[in-house]
Amino acid sequence: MGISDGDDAEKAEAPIRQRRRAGEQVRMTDVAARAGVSVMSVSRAIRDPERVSPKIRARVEKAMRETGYVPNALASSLASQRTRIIAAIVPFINASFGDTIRGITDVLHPSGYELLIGETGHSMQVEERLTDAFLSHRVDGLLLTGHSHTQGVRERLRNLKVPVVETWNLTERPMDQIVGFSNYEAARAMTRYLIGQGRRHIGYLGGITKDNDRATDRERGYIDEMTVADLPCDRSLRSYRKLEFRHGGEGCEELLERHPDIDAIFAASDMLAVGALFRCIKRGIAVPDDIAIAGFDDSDISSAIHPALTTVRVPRYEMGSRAAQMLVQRLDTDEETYGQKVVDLGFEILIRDST
Amino acid sequence: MGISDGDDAEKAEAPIRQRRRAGEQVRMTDVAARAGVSVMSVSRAIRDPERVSPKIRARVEKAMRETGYVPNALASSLASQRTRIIAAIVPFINASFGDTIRGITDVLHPSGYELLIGETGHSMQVEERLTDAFLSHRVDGLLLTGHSHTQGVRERLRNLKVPVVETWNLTERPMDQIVGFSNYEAARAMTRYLIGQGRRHIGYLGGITKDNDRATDRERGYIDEMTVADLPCDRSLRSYRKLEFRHGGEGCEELLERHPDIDAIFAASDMLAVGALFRCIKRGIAVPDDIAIAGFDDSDISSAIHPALTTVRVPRYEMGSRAAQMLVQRLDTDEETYGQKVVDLGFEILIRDST
DNA sequence: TTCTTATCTGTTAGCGATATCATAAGGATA
DNA sequence: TATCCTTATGATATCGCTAACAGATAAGAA
Repeated sequence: MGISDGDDAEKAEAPIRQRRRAGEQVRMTDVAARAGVSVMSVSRAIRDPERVSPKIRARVEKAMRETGYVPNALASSLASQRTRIIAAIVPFINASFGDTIRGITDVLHPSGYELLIGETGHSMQVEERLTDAFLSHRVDGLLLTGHSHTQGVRERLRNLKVPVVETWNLTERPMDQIVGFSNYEAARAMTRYLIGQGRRHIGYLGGITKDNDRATDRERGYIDEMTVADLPCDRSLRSYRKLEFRHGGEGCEELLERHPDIDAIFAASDMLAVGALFRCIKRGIAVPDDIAIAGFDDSDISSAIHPALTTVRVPRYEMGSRAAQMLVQRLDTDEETYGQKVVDLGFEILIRDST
Repeated sequence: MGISDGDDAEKAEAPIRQRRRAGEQVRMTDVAARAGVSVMSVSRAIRDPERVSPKIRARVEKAMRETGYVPNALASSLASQRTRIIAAIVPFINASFGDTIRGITDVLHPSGYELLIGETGHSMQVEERLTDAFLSHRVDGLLLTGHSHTQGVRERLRNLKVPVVETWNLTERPMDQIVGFSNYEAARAMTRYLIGQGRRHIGYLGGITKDNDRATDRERGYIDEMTVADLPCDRSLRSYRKLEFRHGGEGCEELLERHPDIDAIFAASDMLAVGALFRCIKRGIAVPDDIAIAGFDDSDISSAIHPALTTVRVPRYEMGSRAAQMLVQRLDTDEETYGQKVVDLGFEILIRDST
């Protein structure tokens, strides 16, 4: 007793092909039959209830409930040429990008879009793989982190004309649109502040710069500002680490070993800063008296610790929500009228007790 | 010069319907035409290269490269009745669940599956909305956090027969399969340990229990163990907070105010524990001499701080990878042979300096 | 050489929705 | 009552791909 109900008679002639059908999946046709209307009426009743009469609407709703109908988004997308799915690619799924993702979904969900998330682990190669996968799924738009991408990614996105919004940094020549803040200027500003405080031997503790334009720009900011102030900032004053507490401590040790006379550490991430700060405390180094420590990101912990961490507040949530808004606006309005190509959301230096 | 190449003549008769086609999307038909083979050969060359002759494979690959073909996963999924997409629903996108998600993708990607992530913000209502959306996209499997779900979710998943693996907790009657650890037993074990250390006035600092079986079970574990030891654990000894550092400090204050004689705090999250610990230090309360503090999760920071935090190590990554493995195994083997319904990955009490 | 059997390749009919056009049903106007 | 317009509903042809089957080709056995 296979799966052979639900069809009329009159097929005695040649039922040659018999194709498997998923379980007992209820289709729109079934709902239509039950409601005694055409499939188009069901389709309309679902997508745009205003366009069908109340009578039909009621019958369709009843039929849907009775059959437990679950619309098939695949079929819908294939026919309509839009998936109502946006993909976001982030380097890491952590609290920081979690905020950005929240900003994205808070905008996307009310607009009826779903979010597909990809994690690169800071590898452009992985980013390319993810991009391909997402494009294959015909996402309506793409949110990327940063502005450095492989040639392959650039080409494919250009060819397929998928709207793209880059985030978490700025550049004058975005692939399409970009919304973020200047990592470079923020790093310069913080370095300038430390110098203004009278610090002269400032070490830099940053993320690994490979495949990471944010880390690169922050380091550039530090170097340029130090150079302008005619202070040393050679390679020995810089340590690159993965963004975890543990490595903050190790990086701190490394800098102290190479430069015992260091009087400040600018960490381009709060994780590293906090790790370094704890290590200093453990070693009996007074913060900020002996060494000033500044972070970057204003993550949750930076204000909870003692001494509270001086850091850079960045618009984590807003970058997500704004980027999503820009995308939705372009997708939901017919015209290709999009506003600025580059949106600068700014940053803020938060001076607390560690400097 | 529209989109009119690639078709033969002989259609002079009645080209009535002219339907919009996405941009200049290259279809498999186009690749096939260019390679001089049938679409099925292209399809096979892509999905299962072994099944076509090297000659055809080469020609197809060349044609794909030349046309910049990007397979349409929607059409493929619709036709094949499988999407090769797994959805995971987590309460929050943070470092903790980030580890679990990493475990999931590390298994999924090599097997050719993509991951769709949903965030509930600890709301079962949102979980239901997400489930509907994912089901609509016909995901091949679903990974849920915890074992408490709305009736609606249970019904729909049962009806649609989608493989489901719950995680991050245990229950004897999972919806389908479950892999995790016993939050209840872990909390009991930690409470027992604190009591064994001679602590008598143990406060509990936990997550908000609404819609959260993990938080509920941890609290139960604390209460049951305290009760067995005949120690007080009434409502005034318990504080519920969102899992952020800040709230750990506030919860700590609350407990201290109500019970100045408290000699230990069991925080059911490292965030709360660290927040409480910092607050104690700031107020000059010695940890662990005056008050012992224990956490839960073994998050990164717990070993970086001073004093290092006693906590419960939970298999964050493994829960993800194992759950994904179970799903993939069921999906990729024809038979419905799945192993255990309940997989206990255990936990570990890590005794450090804060107790 | 002829007949099997195994291996490749091609043809065709859906998968479950939506876009488009056609038709029917009312309402307003003359 | 007839005519025109607006609005609601229905019929049908895709969307781009894969399953199922058929046909062709090659290789081995008799």
